Amino acid sequence: MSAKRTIERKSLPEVIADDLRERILNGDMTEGEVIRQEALAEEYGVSRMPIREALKRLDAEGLVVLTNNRGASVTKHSLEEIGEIFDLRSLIEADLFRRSIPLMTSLDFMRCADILTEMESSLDADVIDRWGALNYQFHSALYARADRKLTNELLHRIGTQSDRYVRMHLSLAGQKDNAKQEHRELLRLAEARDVDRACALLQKHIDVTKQNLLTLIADKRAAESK
Amino acid sequence: MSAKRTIERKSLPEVIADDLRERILNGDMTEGEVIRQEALAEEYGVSRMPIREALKRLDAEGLVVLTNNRGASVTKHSLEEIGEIFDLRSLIEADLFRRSIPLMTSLDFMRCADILTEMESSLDADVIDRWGALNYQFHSALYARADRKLTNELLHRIGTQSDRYVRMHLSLAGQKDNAKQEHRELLRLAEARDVDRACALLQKHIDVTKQNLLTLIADKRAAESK
DNA sequence: TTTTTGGACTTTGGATACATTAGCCGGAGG
DNA sequence: CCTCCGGCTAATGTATCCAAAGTCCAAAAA
Repeated sequence: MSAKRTIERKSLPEVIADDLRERILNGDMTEGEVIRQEALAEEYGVSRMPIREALKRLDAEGLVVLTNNRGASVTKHSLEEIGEIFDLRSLIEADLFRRSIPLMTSLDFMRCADILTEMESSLDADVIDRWGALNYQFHSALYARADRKLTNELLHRIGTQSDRYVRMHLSLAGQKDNAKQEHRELLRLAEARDVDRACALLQKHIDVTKQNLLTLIADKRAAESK
Repeated sequence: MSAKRTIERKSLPEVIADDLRERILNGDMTEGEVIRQEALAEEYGVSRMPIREALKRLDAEGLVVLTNNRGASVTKHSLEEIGEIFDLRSLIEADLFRRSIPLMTSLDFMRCADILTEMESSLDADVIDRWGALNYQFHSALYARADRKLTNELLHRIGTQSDRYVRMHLSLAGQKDNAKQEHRELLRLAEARDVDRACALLQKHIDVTKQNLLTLIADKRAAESK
């Protein structure tokens, strides 16, 4: 056995939490929707206990909120809170980027470029799921050299939150080409070791996304409440 | 009933988690110590299930780590990770402070001053627990006007982590007088609306704490491994 | 004497059954 | 007719029990 062959090392609650997370991120479960443990238990063909554990996990991640004797519901963020999520991303990502840039090697830059290339092709093909994963990979690659385990975990959690809203409107956004150019420019600035400009652009990049999304979500919510 | 009188509104796992958290923060449970569910269950006089839930909570908070079929143990951070925790605090607190200062009112400043006064007296009396709580209150009061719910929650979680290490060495630190003066100065700069200097001082304040603690913890660990 | 394997014991994970609590609906009283 | 109290119901929270996984030790073989 050359490779590790880690066969199904995940526990039941973990698997269920992963599946539920995907369902929430994809929008299969809408904001504010109440979750009935029993229903889910039957759906997955397990008892309520793994479900509870899975929900607890998602609660810790902030994807569902878990009230005392009233069960769980999918979290619904206010517009202010959504804005906050993106501001946090901006703050943390810029910090990571700043620490990472001076330590990046030409190998890192190549890796980033490869991801970008693949992103662009998957963008043309309109494969959004793939694009999202690659986008995450690209940003991770940019911050890899900062070598900050805890900060990256934190960012991952916040990123999961923001993904919910990014995915909701990714198809509509129409800022794809814009993002493409910005990503290339980001990489170029990093390669030039222009830390300040690179971070500024990164923050602008996130802020623009935030503004676009906030408008879209505000419209959507206004329409929903008739 | 004029006041709220929320009697025992907490669920069992919540109470247990709170108690365990305190025990970990106080150092009653040492780093890396394995936790046996059954033992705790008997200790609290409940079944293992609420314990499991409590542990899961603490796992989400990062105070214990929960391996698949091997149970829980108190998390032990590397020196690098401890440094990271303080850097994160610095980053986030400065951001909150920056947003908060322009919005603070004279009432806020008075409230902060009151807390400081109480802190100083409890410091003289060497009541560390009280001092810790007040210290948290003071910082919270400084950031209150930023009105950032999610960010504050995040900071609270990170603060819980850093508290573990701050408490470990609070009695030894000997930088109490230093902290006292810095806190006053922090408040003065905020009142003068000198955002940049205030944030710079705040970051320096946190960074100094970090450096002191890292040295102390490094020494302690070196001594422990004989 | 050392290493490896098998089995017993310990500990956690999951299911079922029971207690508890909140939310709701109906009836009685003002 | 409205309000408030009380019981009913459905959902969560807790306990006990059983199964599975992991660890440790001892015995046997090299």
